[in-house]
Amino acid sequence: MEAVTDRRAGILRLVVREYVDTATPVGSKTIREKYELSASAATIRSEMQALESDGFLTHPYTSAGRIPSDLGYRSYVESLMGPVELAAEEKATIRHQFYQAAPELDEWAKLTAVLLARSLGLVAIVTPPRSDDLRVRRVELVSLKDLLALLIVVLREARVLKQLVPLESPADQIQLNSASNHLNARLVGKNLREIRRRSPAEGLEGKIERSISQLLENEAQREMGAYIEGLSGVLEQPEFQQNRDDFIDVIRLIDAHSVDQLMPPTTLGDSGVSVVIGEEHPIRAMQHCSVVMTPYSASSGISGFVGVLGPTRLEYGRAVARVRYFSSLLDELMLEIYG
Amino acid sequence: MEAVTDRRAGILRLVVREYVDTATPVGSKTIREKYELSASAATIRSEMQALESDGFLTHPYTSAGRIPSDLGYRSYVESLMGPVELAAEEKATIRHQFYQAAPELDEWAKLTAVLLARSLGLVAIVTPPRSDDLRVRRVELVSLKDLLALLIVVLREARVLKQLVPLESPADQIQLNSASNHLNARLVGKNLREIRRRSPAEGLEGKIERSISQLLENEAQREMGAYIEGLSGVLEQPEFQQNRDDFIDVIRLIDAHSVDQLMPPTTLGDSGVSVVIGEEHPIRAMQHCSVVMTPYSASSGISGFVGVLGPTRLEYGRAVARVRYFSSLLDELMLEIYG
DNA sequence: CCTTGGCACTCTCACCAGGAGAGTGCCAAA
DNA sequence: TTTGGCACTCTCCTGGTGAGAGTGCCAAGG
Repeated sequence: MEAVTDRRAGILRLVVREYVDTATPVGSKTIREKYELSASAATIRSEMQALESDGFLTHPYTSAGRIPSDLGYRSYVESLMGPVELAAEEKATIRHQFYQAAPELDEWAKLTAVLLARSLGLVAIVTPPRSDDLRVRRVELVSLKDLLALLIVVLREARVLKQLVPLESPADQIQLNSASNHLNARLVGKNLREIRRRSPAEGLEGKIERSISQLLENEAQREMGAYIEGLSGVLEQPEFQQNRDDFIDVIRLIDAHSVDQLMPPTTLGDSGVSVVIGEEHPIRAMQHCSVVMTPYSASSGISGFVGVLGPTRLEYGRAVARVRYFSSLLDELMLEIYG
Repeated sequence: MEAVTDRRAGILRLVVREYVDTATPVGSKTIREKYELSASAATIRSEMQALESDGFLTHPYTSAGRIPSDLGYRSYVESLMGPVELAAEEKATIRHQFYQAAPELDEWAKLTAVLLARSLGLVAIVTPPRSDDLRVRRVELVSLKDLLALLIVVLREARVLKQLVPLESPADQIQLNSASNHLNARLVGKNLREIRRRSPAEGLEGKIERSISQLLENEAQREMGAYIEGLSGVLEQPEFQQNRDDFIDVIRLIDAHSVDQLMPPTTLGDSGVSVVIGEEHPIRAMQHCSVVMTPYSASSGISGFVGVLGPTRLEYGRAVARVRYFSSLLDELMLEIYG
């Protein structure tokens, strides 16, 4: 029984690999010849039948080869794909590119998305680190015209927000500097609620303070900004070419930057990343896709995430390895900033 | 002869309108019945033949209806489509949405892209105002850790650049303030070359000054950042569905944010916007597409542009009207900032 | 000389049938 | 339990056919 189960699992593994590779339903003969199995085609067939009745494989029609079901992929990810790790050489190449890039949070997030998308041929989604609790780290004011200033607010997580502020009476840079000094003294370390609770300042500072509140509020309501790359890669997948209708809604979500629809909240798997396969996804439109994602954390309350998205037929091993490595790299870079 | 030419032009106009509307080759009978022409089908046919031999129409095959050629669209845009102007009501709606949005350059550019894409079902590309000559308006430093600062440089055009700066010796916010004061005194109004020409400062300020140079240099080399919206709309066009191969390279360009490939440098047409139709486009991959674009200028040397992109079969009238209105609106908003 | 009705012609597209091919399911024997 | 054999099923490709749409041309009429 043990041996049989092993062989059965081995066949499931091979079917997944072969199907991921070729995008064609895989038959008993193909698999036997390609992987030089000692068992005969008939044996493999009966194993496949068992795998199908257990729900791991499907049939597109009566007599085509087998295709892994979502459950089949799940089983592959959980126990069949084995440990995944990037080659040291590849890690070094990636790391090198980060040190080449401009040292800046958004830049790193963008680079992550670009490299992930390119190396996997999938859509990559990366958010810069973000906190739910928006706290002011510093306020700066830049004079643009007599009656117009640029307000810059740096948040705790080193994100930079900006907004134009029309002034009620003319103010030069000197006056703005004085105002920003006072505001920094009053507001640094505070969040929106704490700022609101204070007795309001008057005049120029009051005006600016109201703008800061507005800016924080806008930012809290805004969709999470994310770098999304690699759409063209997915458009070339045969899944998209054949079942355009199933994927057009996914493209719409990507186009609308609806990050929270694309990447569902999940628990992490053993490998440190979470994998959402097909119908496991809560959003209807996404149930032909799989998502491999993981958060990276800067420090408590400040985090972002790294993820890729593609058809359920994706290279889970390579995807998991890369997503995990990039997130650990970002963790490391964040540690230098926040640690 | 006059009358004949008028009729011929009228027929070209109708063929363009009908084809843009239906995406189906248009025949003599259809056009006659739909637009209640007094001429008979045979007459219209012979006019169409003339239009074809003059290069304004084409045949997909011997006996299908006519399709406008690039030259046909060109002629439509130049002289047949007539004056285009948005309804006052629509202008008001758009304007209202801008006043609702957060007052910020990037925000306006993004909103423009979203609204354009949505109202036309095309890909919209909008760049925030940018200058070729990067001049420092203000430098700010924010202390993140003992040995790490966030450098913020505000450019003349009110764009905000940022970069992390590792410090060689610990510095607190007080020291950073003093450094930024000195740097502002030295660098405000200068561009990269002028900063380089100065005798370099020493210590902390020197370090920051080198970072500023690097930041400006990176920024000068970087692809122009742009807001690109509405890809999903174009994917639903029949052109894309049928000739996937012709458009996959376009999607790749969009995906890579290659703005200067997508939007060729051109001269403005009479209507104040430039229209690039099919093979007029210098980039091979784009020759199945048309582009409607126009720059908006903030003040001398500072400008951005607004554009849309779609299959050659697009509603030139509506596109031109909207692109023009959005650019004038941005002009106006810019005037408040820079004027 | 332009316009028009008529008519043959061309080409696509949708539909259908038939055959090849791939792969299964089942059975009987080892 | 495994294996070879064999009938069966379903897709996909190919070719052929008919309907439909629209043209091109011509000859007659204004």
